[in-house]
Amino acid sequence: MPKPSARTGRVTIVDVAQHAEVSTTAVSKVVRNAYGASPEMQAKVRKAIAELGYRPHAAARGLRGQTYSIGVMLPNIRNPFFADIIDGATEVLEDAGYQVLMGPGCNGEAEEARVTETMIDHSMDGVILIAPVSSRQHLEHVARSVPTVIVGRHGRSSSYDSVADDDLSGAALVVNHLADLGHRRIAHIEHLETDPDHIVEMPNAVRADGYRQAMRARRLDEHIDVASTTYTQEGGYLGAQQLLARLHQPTAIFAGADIVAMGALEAIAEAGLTVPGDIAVAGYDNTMFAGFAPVSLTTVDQRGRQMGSTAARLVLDRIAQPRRPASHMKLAPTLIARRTTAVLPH
Amino acid sequence: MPKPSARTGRVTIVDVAQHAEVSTTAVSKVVRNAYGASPEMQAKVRKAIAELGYRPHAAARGLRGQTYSIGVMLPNIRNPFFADIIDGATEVLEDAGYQVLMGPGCNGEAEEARVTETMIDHSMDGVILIAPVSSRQHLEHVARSVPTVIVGRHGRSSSYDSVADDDLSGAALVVNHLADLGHRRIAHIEHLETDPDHIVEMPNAVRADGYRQAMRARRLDEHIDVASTTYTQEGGYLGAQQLLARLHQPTAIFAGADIVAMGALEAIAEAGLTVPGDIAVAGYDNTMFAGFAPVSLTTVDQRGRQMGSTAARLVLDRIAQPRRPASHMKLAPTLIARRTTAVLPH
DNA sequence: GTGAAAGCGCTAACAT
DNA sequence: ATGTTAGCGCTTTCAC
Repeated sequence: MPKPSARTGRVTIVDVAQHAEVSTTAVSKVVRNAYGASPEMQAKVRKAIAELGYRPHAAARGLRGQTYSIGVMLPNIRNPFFADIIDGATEVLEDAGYQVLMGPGCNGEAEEARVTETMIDHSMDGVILIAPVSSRQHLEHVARSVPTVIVGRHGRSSSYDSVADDDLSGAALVVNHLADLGHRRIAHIEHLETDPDHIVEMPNAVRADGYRQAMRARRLDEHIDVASTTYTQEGGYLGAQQLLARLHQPTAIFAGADIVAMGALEAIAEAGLTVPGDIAVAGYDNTMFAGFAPVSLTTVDQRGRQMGSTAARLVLDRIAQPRRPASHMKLAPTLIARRTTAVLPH
Repeated sequence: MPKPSARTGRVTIVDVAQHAEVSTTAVSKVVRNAYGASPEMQAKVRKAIAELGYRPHAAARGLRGQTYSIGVMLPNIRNPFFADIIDGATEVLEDAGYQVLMGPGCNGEAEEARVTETMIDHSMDGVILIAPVSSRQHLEHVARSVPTVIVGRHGRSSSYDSVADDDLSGAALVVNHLADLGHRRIAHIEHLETDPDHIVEMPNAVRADGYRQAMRARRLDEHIDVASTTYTQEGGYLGAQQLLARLHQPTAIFAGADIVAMGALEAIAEAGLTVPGDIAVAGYDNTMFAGFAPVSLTTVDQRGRQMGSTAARLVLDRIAQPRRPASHMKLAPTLIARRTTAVLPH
């Protein structure tokens, strides 16, 4: 007959200890698989835990030791690419016995700061920050309080680990694909970046750079043509409008993200042009909707799942060895060719 | 010169108290805006807090009082409709001084249980569960431990509040829209449901029911035609294949969710039919991609933002008054007519 | 290998 | 209005 502590109704370590007729220390050790508990002890305690339905209270744990939970921050719930990262990370973390909690989508440094602080306040054992826009300074501040992994950003720091897509190669994949199809006037829609840190570190900036490099490598220097807007549907719409108004209209548009490509397709349709007959379009991210039949968008796959699982392993690693040197992973993307860049049967 | 407590490096309430030369109780009261602190006291304490950069430790708070944080569980990060709910909820909660943490997307009762337990273990002051599939029993168990609001499910319970879309009307909006366009053979793709609780409570079941009722109301009883699959892209694909193989092919398909409609469009394209010329298609949820130019899917908008903000207000309400009677809100959906059901210029 | 006791940061109950 | 104290549930010394 379970007799949980009166106040909250929650079964505590004390209840388990009494039920199993051992000390609370013993219970704590068994729960944590710590050294110093004989097999009989383990059996007794586990039996009591099962009978009472005991669960460790994460908040209480956080006051002394670990909470066995990891916080994941993501910039935008709407981008399904991030969901892949989450899936990959969650799988590894839960298998390792960690709980996962996510911050609500946030855009802007202020919101990111709030979310990271929330995670620290909840005594998370580690945090995974996906595509953060905060300053390096803030990221390093976070990394000083808690093991931190940054996903999808190129800056390297000795205080945190990172996992990023090789956006430079990814952009080249697109340019080469389009050039191989015979396109020469290949334009790009980029997310305008002014912050000097971001120009070096953010994926969008690296993609734009990769576009330029690849164009030059294909001797298409003179056809380099970039519209600077934002990585949003509207940004794609406006960017494509700009490009279509050029004296020499491009025959292909490389949008820096799938969502940008969706806006571009809208502008192209409004202009009465067909895809890929009049103009080819490619995106980046291989988001879910890129594969939908009416969309069928050529894009670049970043292996989000793998990015997530890698990030999870890195954060667990660093929890185990807080002072090991930082490691920075770069994952190779692949091209997914679909109808928006197909050679049309004429 | 701040002198944070040695061990963790974190500024604690004790540091603030010493710096301001008051008791820790005083600091606690000021932080919580509790009764019993003179204006001068408040000023002194706030000054010290600002100077030291103090932040309350949520985990420690959880051991005694409130953590000022709310957990939000959502079934699937990929469905952008849920993002609207989150936005609505987060805005209200953060304005009220609450932190928001979300569980990672989960499908299935086991994962939902894990997420809800995690939230309880972290001493969340309340939880918002979006479209849970767990048994009533589990939901009531959760509601017994923590103030709970269920979003997007029709069952009413005295132990938790709820906010739901009026799926019955939503389905009728679609059927009437299609019937008004002249369609008679309007078929439906539903998510097969066998659990008796779910048949009454889940939105998909209510939509299927609404479809049948609306068809009867329009005297189209004999044209009622349902394919039972799942609410996934693949389910839509298979469902549409079934429907297209009928002796009397439908002229319109009402898919129970936008993602289902995407699968249906794929099957229709493969069959060499055009939309809306040969067959009209409508979805439900007004997800982001429904509005994309190449998709342009007619659908039903559930006012996700409003659902979220309502849920947030309900949970705050219940935290303030734990024993007030449960309230159950139902929000009216609206039809968004787009190209997939348009009357074609012939 | 085992347990007693201190204490993490905070709040509630109880003085004053 | 203010301060003192006990204790939330757990982990971590440090005895034995």
